[in-house]
Amino acid sequence: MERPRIRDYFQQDLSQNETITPKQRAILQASLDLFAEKGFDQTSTSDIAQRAGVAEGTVYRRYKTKAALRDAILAPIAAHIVPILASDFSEDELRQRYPSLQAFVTAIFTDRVAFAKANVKELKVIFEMAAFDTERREQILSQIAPKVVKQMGSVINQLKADHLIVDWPNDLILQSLLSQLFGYLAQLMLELPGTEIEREQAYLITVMTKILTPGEHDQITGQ
Amino acid sequence: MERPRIRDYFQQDLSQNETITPKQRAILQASLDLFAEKGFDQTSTSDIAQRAGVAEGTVYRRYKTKAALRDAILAPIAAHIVPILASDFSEDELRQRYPSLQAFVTAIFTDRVAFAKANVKELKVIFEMAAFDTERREQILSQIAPKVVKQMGSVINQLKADHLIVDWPNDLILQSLLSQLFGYLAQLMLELPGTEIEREQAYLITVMTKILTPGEHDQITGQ
DNA sequence: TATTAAAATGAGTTATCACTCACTTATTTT
DNA sequence: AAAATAAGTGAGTGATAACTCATTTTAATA
Repeated sequence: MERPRIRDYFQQDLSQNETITPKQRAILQASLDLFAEKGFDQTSTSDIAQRAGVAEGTVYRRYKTKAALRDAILAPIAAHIVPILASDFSEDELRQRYPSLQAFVTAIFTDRVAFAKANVKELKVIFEMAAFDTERREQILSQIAPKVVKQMGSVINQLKADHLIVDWPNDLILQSLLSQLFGYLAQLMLELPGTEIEREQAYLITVMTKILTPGEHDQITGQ
Repeated sequence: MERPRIRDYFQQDLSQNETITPKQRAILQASLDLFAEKGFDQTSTSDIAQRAGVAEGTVYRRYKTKAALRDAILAPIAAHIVPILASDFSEDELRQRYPSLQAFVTAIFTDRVAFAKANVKELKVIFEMAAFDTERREQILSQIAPKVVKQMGSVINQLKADHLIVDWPNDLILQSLLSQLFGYLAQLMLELPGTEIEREQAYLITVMTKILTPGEHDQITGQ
């Protein structure tokens, strides 16, 4: 069975959004670009109007506030990020699709990296919000985190049963995987100089596989 | 060895040029706290004055603009974070101090984590700036990155010569180490729920050691 | 204690920005 | 084509925030 490509989800969303006028789309695009370039607070609604080539009043036609405009941009991401992060793996499929640890890691991450690459700007806006909006951060996390832990947990447990993965607590495994993933994403978002993204990506899979491969020195140090 | 706090540095810095008054110190402290709590843009100068227990005019007595106030906080961070991140390891000490990979990882790591813990607020302010001020980000990076690459590189090369570390390009090794480090720091800064910091820390060293331990499957996949 | 200089004050100024609304232009319906 | 509805406009408004300055308070010095 073919899993739908992640990047397709999002493309759909922007275009299928009912009868959205060209000017309204221009406003969304300009907002996203500016929020990602300068940050939400540093972007004025007149900036947006100017970049989109519309009058300032037009910005407020569909979105009552500037915050509502930001949320309209984030909504499709929030809606899709959950199924993407916590893709549902049926127990049956596991053995067939992920006979080796490397196959598992590769499958998981090509998906997520593709999604991230297609939505770099949106992710920047999300991270900016998450950094200082404590309430919403906790709200979003409380929705996403349990699902990720549960879904990924079941895969990890399966691999553990087959002794294909290191025997560490699942939350610790997830943390190190996510650290590597976010480290890679940071490079994308910050456009750090001197990075060859393709090379990094291949490396990422190697490192993650290595982290997860069971071995002899896997006891956690410290008391 | 005790790691100093950045706060001490900037108080030092200030007391060098003339005596700093208690109120001016209160303003700096309040600014730092508020910038870390709410972000720079979301903090008004009247907020700062109120928190510091002074009149708003007093804020502008020493610092001509709000941006200058932020820079007065960032300057000592930028000035002192370099030698700390890129602590100089003398070639002689290397073999004695880091006879094993784990000794290296542990040393590097406890050092920097302790530093980070003592300066969480300052780090938050720096990261906010780094996120959207492209110019200054590149400026700071161009100063720090080469030093880190050079200093850490010499240690890594030493370990490579002794076959104590995996034979990957140094920049890729650093990337995975920094990813793990920053993943851990994110937990500190964002106060993510359900994390037992001590446990994470012990785990981190284990993971990093595992990543870096040379093995058989260390070829980087993909072309 | 008297004099002088620096520090602090807070009411006031200016500028910006999010947002509104009476009106015009475009599109759809009859 | 006329009427009705929706989309778009831009000058205008109130609020807020950065910043100023004439005056007062505190500290230093003679």
